[in-house]
Amino acid sequence: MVQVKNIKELAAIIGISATTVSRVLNGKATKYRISDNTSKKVLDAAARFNYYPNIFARGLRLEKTETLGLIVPDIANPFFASIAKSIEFESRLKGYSIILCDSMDSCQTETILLQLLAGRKVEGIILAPVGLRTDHISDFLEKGVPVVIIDRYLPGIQVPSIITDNYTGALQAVEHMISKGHRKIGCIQGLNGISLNTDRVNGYKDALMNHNIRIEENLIAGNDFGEQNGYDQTMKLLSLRDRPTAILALSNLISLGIMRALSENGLAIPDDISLVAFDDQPYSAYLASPMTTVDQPKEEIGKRAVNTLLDSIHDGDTKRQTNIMLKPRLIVRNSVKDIRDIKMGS
Amino acid sequence: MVQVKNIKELAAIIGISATTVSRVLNGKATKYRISDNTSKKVLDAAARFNYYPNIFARGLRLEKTETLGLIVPDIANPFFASIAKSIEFESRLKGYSIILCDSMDSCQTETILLQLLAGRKVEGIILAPVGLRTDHISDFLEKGVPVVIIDRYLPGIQVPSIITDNYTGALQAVEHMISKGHRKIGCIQGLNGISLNTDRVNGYKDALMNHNIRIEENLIAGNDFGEQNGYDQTMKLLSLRDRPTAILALSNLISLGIMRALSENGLAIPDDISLVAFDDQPYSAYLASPMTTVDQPKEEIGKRAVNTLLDSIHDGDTKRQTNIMLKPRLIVRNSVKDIRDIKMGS
DNA sequence: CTGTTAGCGCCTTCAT
DNA sequence: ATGAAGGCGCTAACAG
Repeated sequence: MVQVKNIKELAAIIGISATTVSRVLNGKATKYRISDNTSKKVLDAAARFNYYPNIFARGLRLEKTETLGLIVPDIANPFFASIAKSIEFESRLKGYSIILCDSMDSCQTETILLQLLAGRKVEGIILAPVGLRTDHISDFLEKGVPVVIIDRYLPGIQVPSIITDNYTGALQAVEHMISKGHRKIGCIQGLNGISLNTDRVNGYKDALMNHNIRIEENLIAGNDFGEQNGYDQTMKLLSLRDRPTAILALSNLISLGIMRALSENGLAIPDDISLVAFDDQPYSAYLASPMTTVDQPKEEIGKRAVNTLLDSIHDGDTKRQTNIMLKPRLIVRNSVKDIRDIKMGS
Repeated sequence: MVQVKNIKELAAIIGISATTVSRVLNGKATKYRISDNTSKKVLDAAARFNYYPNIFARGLRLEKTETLGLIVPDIANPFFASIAKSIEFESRLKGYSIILCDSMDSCQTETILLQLLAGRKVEGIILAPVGLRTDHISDFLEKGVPVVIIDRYLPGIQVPSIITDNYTGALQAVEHMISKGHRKIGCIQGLNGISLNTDRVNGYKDALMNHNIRIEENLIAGNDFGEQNGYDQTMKLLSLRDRPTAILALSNLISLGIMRALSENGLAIPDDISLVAFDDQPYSAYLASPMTTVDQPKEEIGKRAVNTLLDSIHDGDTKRQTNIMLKPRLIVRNSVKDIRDIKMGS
């Protein structure tokens, strides 16, 4: 395979200047009124000699890298993996590549990664943030690198975000449980204090309130999106003298922990206890009993994130505040038991 | 936050030449016998003024980009997502970033992606290949960009690969089923003709042969690693007058399809039919019955892939042939029924 | 319609 | 122990 290494070489082969070659290759032939003949010769030669522009020379010159950064807390989490897939696809469509970074649920790593990506001159960053601190993010925004936040909403920070309507998702989930006769519903939550979690808890509470069910604070437990927290809190809920008949899991990892705890206690879903979890997964349908879930529009989140980011990049407006809220979808399967005709009580 | 934009600016601030600054920043202070005093001043100023070298200027000059490409068939598949996580982590440790590409199970996309990454001047590529064709890969190798293949072995191509010992994995899985009394065991396979699949099928066959069980070709079915194939082939196996008592699924997606088909037919695992699947997943333990799986050392695969690639990069030896084969692990749970004391027959 | 020139920020050779 | 100069490959400004 013949391969020419730069524009000069190519130009020499055709016998014209590098400038003209550059112009044709950048689609500026008409603008500079280059003859069709010359144009054609350039295009042919470029194809024949496998010419590809050196991206570094171009990046240096134009300060455009056609690269985006993506930071997620855990790429092995299918939720983020699906979003990453969508982001990669949409970016490629638009001529961008993505540098993938995994912050490993560490705020410190996240900070380093942000710097690293800026150093690599990405044109923008899509960030699924971790933890409670946000000052490193607002600091970073000062640099002028456009950022789009996904999965979360960062109050008080001027930055676009793409989120799911978590409030409505939780509301619908709990409404569903209530409609099946449940009144004592536990809620195992993730990291307290972040919008994602707060919104879901509020949805949970409002659903109860809408049906005049008293909110019991000891039924709202936990402080981490991980599996272990799901396990621990379930154990705690089960030890209550007046057990909940249903549990809302605020993440899919939490639901895994719940299932582990339940199974260790010889309890079956939905016969002994009902469950609805956030984040649908490919396997959700194949569990002991197919799980009712709150599905987030992962593909749409990725697509919107890329397009919003590209918009900020092209506007040069780093601080625009577009918040896009996407609708979740309650997928009803078989993890909530209908207990309407059963006497209440333990 | 003060930020200096290039080496020249920084040099001007200190009042020395850019050359000296560059030397200090590249750790060549001793080599050029630069005074400790000057060295210190440079380091301090660089930190104070947040100097980061422009990666494009450096890439242009050094032809080193500290970037690796990763191409996977489907990043939303937890198997590849886990490997990606490991690759990202290991790369970062070594000072490399990774550009993530999803070939969407398309050989054509894979070819394009290979070109794209070469155009982006990645120093090397980790590729989980798709499909049966390999000529685009051998063509690509001519370019001199180091490549490491994961998940598969490409016979006849001079390229390092990191794979799991699929033969042994399948062998152990089937030995396990046989030890529980199964003799009529179906095997739903993925894409025929690729090493990954062939090795697993051979392991399956040899396990049967070791126990003098006749190999029935109609029990070995399918030609795709996807969920639908798992479903279709299960339907076919179930329609056999002499049904298998157990099935080996050659991918986790296939096992999802199997579960769907089984559930539609009102069949339970392991009571009505037993199942072992390749690729352990976080949820495997929480299924209707916890699934026995053949787990691949995903973290190790990623780590080895990065280090092998880095070795080829530093050697400048594109065509070395290191094939690393890692041991799988059979995780025994509860999806294989013990039928030893039961009369054989349908 | 096409070419010449200069410079993006960096590192290395050569010079001192 | 430090600097000056040149060039990596590209494109935009300027010049015809």
